[in-house]
Amino acid sequence: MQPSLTSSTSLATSDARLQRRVRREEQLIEAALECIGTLGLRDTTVQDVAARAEMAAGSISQYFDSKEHLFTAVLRTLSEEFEATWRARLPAAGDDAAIRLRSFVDCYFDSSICQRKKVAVWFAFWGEVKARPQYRDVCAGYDQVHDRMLEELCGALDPEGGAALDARSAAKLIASACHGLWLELLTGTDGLRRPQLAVLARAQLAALYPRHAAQFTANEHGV
Amino acid sequence: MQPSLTSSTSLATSDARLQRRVRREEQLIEAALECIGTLGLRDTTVQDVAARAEMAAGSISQYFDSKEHLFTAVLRTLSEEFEATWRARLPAAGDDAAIRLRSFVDCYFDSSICQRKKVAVWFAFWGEVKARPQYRDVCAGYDQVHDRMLEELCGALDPEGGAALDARSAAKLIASACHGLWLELLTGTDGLRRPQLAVLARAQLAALYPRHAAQFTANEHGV
Amino acid sequence: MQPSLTSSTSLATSDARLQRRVRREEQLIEAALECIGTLGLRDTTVQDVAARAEMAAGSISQYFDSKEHLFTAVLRTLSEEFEATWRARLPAAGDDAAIRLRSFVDCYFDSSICQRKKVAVWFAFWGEVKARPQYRDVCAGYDQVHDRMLEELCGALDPEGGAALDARSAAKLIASACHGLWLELLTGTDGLRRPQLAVLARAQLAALYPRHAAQFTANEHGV
Amino acid sequence: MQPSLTSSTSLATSDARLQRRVRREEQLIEAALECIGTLGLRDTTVQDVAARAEMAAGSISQYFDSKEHLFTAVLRTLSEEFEATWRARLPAAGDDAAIRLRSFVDCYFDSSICQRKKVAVWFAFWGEVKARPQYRDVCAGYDQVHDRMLEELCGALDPEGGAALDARSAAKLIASACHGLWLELLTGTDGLRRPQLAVLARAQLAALYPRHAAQFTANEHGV
DNA sequence: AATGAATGAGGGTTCATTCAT
DNA sequence: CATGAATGAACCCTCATTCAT
Repeated sequence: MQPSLTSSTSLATSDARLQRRVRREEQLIEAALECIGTLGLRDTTVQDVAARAEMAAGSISQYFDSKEHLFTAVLRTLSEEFEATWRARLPAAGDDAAIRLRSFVDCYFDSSICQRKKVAVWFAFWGEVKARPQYRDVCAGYDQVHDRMLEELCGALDPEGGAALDARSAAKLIASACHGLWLELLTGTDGLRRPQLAVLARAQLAALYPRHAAQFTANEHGV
Repeated sequence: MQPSLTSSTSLATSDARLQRRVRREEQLIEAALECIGTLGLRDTTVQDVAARAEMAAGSISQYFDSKEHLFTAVLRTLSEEFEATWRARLPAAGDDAAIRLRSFVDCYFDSSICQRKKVAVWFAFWGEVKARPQYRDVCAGYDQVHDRMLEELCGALDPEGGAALDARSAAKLIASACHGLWLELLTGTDGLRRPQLAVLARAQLAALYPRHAAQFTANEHGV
Repeated sequence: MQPSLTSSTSLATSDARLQRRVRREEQLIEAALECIGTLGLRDTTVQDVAARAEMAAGSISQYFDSKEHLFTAVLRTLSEEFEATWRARLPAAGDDAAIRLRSFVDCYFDSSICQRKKVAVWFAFWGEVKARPQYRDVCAGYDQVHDRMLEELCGALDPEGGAALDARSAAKLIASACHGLWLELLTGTDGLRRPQLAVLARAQLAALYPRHAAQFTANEHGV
Repeated sequence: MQPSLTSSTSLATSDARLQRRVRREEQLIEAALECIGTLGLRDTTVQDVAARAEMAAGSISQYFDSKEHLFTAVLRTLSEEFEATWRARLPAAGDDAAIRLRSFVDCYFDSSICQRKKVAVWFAFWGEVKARPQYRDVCAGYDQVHDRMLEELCGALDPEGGAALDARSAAKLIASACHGLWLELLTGTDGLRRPQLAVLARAQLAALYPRHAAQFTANEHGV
């Protein structure tokens, strides 16, 4: 609107600069995600990332101080994306507790989440989490919120008819099964892909909550 | 005049050498396992491994050609150890199909298998499996045998009363849950340790096979 | 409004960079030449070269990809220098065929060419040429031009009075004698140095072309 | 003759041992020659040599103290072989001075001497002679004898009719031409092989001594 | 005497980071 | 602010030598 001011108004300038900065940071994070997913954490160099982001290698230090900081930013972005996904889905799931749980679990197998490359990145970080506790620190908060929500969703269901587990255990088993199913994308040789994994995840719910089985396996919403 | 002696001498020599070689290879594999479990795949150097094995760095190239070959040997050793564990356990499990399945699953949480360090190594390899397909190749055979056995064990049970899954799906869900539960050792913040994970794994079995629940959760044999 | 300026700025920048690059490459080549001439091809390390060039060791990989590529660049530089020398000399030699030939041969014993260190580098490469054909590939083009020119110069002379050789044979003998005389600088123990070698080379011309002997041995221009 | 004594008589024993030792040393020298001729000095490892000699790597240290000592032994062997060749040839050359000189020069192009691989070894050593003076030390004695003999042979001829060089210069030119002609085997691209090189070398003699040209180029004895 | 397993110093190369432009 | 040239530490690997067998 006032292009003439842009160069002189510090507020407008800093705003534009901030936006540019954010955009470039996102470019780098996205590029790093691609590289890690393709080359692995070990073989991803700053040159690789910069090349894919079509930026200079030095920019990584400029924006993230170090390669390691960029990597944690990637992990944070992944965590945020997952959380944003289920936060966005739950309201649309309505009031039925079973449907809500199913919606939550379906997020693991959403086409935006459950990609071989992205899953590879998750496992790349998990594979280093013992050696680099900072990766765990990044996830801890997200995990806690995730677990609490999953537990709450489980608590709203009727556990009778099967193993009759407490909500906490059920939640842990569900999350574990989902993570384990992701692994199929990386190591599996029997061709299990996203849709089949989703079916299995829903079966997990049905096994834990047989009384709600019908709602879990109904295919009204797809994955 | 005693050719049998002469030849046995030379044989004994080569035998001793072979044994020594095998012993030293094992030392290196063991040391590498420790290093990977502690430092991660990225930060494990040949110097680290050699130092822990109290050998010279050059020995790694001598025995395994390259660091990468040593790493795949580590993965192979892990895979073999796990297979050996369940192969050893099953015969002692008797004829009851449920007890057999429980014994199989318990292997995941055996004290020799389910160590934080060892699980970290598993995930370290899984985290690189997309970038380095050789890791997958190493596991493929073991995985196949594992999956077939688990499926067979599931097929011997009565699936009714819960989700009534086919053996293949149930097997996949069980394995996934176990892998996912391992992840708790690496990222979990709520103090789940080996015994609790085993309980959850048995609960998984109970959920899938409610008719056999009593046998899964009976604690007669411990983990 | 002055696009020519804008583009010239960017051009100037890239020009400066290119010039800097060329200058640094030359530094490395020069340093490598010194090292090879002193330490030999076997014992010249990238550290040696970098130290002499007052640069970092990594720069060698940066500019030449590998030590071996730097070495071939050294050989190419040597070849170019020699060719440039005789190309510069011939025009000044006038029209007399004998004087022209003498000028050409004198290049072998020019003070800028016929240095013990430089000759050592030539022989270092020749000594590896069977094991590393790339060294031969580097020289092949220069050699061909050299041989053709020498043959042409010989062809312009009167071969009668001595062995009456065809131009091709004479050219080959002349070049061989020059190369062989260089070897004196490396292995000779009887103190033959550059000026004496030049005299011998001229004697070679006189022997092959006795009719022009006077012009070969006249010392009007020195060496 | 007295096999029973062999084991007890120290003299006989040491004799057999010495012979064995000499034989094995020769094996190593021969193998080293082959390796240097094929791989070059830089890339010839003790493993390579030992493998070709079908001996253990440690034997090189045992017999020659170090790889470098083995290499100098190779050079000494080469030098000795060449000297032995012309020493054997001269007596058969008769009394004619020109024939004697021709015989001497022909040695350079004898089929046992003028092999591409062997010439490559010569140049490999010459290429390192500045960096490793011990190579020069090895040759010095042989060179001196060679030069003296060549000079003597030249001195017996009539230099008139061409360049009329003194014997010393002529000798130096002849040796240089021969060495330079050898280089053709390594770098030449115009297919000059041993026979053609010999013809050129004889032409060199004819050029220096036109009065004896007929005897140099007569092909009665072949090369 | 002969072997070849073991060593470890030293090599070339890679790459995260810095900083002048 | 963005670049990428320059650095040099650290990596893996090679290989001459040693020495127990």
